[in-house]
Amino acid sequence: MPAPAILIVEDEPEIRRFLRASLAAEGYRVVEAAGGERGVIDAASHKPDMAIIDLGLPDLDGVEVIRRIRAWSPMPIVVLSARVQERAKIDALDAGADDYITKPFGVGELLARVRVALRHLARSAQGCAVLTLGGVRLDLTKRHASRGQDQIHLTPIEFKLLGCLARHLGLVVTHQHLLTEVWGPTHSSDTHYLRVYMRQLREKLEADPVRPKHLLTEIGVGYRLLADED
Amino acid sequence: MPAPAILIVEDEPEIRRFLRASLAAEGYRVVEAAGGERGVIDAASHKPDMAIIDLGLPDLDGVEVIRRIRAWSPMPIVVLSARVQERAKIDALDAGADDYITKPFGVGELLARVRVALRHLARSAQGCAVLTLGGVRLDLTKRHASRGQDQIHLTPIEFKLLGCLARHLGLVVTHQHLLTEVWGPTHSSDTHYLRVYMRQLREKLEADPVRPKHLLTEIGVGYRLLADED
DNA sequence: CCCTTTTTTTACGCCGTCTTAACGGCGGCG
DNA sequence: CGCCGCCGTTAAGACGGCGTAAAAAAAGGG
Repeated sequence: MPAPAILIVEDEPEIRRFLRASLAAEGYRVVEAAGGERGVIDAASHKPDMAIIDLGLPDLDGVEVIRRIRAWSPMPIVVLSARVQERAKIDALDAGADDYITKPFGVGELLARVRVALRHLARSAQGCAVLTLGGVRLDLTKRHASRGQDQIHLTPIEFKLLGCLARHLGLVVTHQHLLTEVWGPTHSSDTHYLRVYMRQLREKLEADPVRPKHLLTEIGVGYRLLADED
Repeated sequence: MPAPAILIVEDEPEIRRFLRASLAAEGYRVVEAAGGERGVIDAASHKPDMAIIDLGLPDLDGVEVIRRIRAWSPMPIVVLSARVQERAKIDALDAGADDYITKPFGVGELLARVRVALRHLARSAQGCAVLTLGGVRLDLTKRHASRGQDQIHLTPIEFKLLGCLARHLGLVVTHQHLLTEVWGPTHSSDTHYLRVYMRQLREKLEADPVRPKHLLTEIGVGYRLLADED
């Protein structure tokens, strides 16, 4: 799973840029659509992992956009809207939206609700979290790794590390981020833990542990996980 | 499926009655808990389909309630709160809540968000009742196990454990999940129970109990049940 | 009330995992 | 050239989780 792709359907350029910047800063890939018609098309063509949709669109009602996407896709949909009336919220949610945020909103809350949406996605699409590294098949949800028939045993910490890297596939994950995620904030500077475990993971996953092709070092910053291309 | 059961965790009796009435009017079954501790216990004992939790509880922080439930159950959790600060929302959502509604709220919106939560739930239900492990045939609904002609006797707790593992066939089930499901949330750290019963189950089900092929240990995490392939 | 089955409790030894420390290579920089 | 920071590599010891057995307590059934 590469970095999740999020579709933004929003007509006001200013808010669109703001959303794009906020999401991109978190490492998400972003697709933008300025109108409702465009949004439905982009949802179909780009196949994003989820969508953030403004209700107040000029060309096509937001609820209609939701219906058209829901007709063929169960992707998480978060609605943004200036309308605070209860009727609007109910209509949008019953049309198939998964969340409804009223403007003005905080970036932190938006990002938190995006994380919730992606969490739902991850659980409904079990097995979508399998990726291949060289000859190695890796299924994070099933906690299962194998090279052909032989299965590879990974310890709890090894799984946590791989999971953290896989959630930001292709992106650099800092030492501190990995350490706080796995060992807690108290060990956020014990980088030697990482050196030991990265070595072990390479031994188990890489064809040539000395010249890793998937578990890469970013000197002075952190590590990065690269999967095979299709 | 019968009418969905919803757990309400709310300390103020007035709001609690109001929620109960609103939900009951829609045909939902309702379970009430006046405090956080009580809420965690009722979540485990009544096994509701989802929970509505107030953050401002006197005895236990709402976020802590969420964490304890999330430790073993993926049930949808909707948070109600008077706190409008963004920090509170982010903390609750990241702790595992699926939605966050600020007071005062409209009944219509609450019900709409409940429908969203139940919609999510509906998409993650599965379970085949009869499965085979090696030479052993296992029927969870009939509570019946047999190896060829000889039938194998299993005790109530052994069935509960197997059922819990079978519902997540192929996936890891954590110690905590198994313990809260079978013994309740008060014994969520008595992992020695599991060791004893897994041993017994292996003795009864596995061809070679010392080298189990179906009832597998995930060290430091939990256990996993593997059925035969077709 | 007694016997059987089931559950809970306790104890112990083994083995995998984590932690910790030490050493060597590589590259940058003064 | 020598120092220093960062990383990889290895190995050994500490620690905790796990399996195993068996006895004590509780529950169930006649």
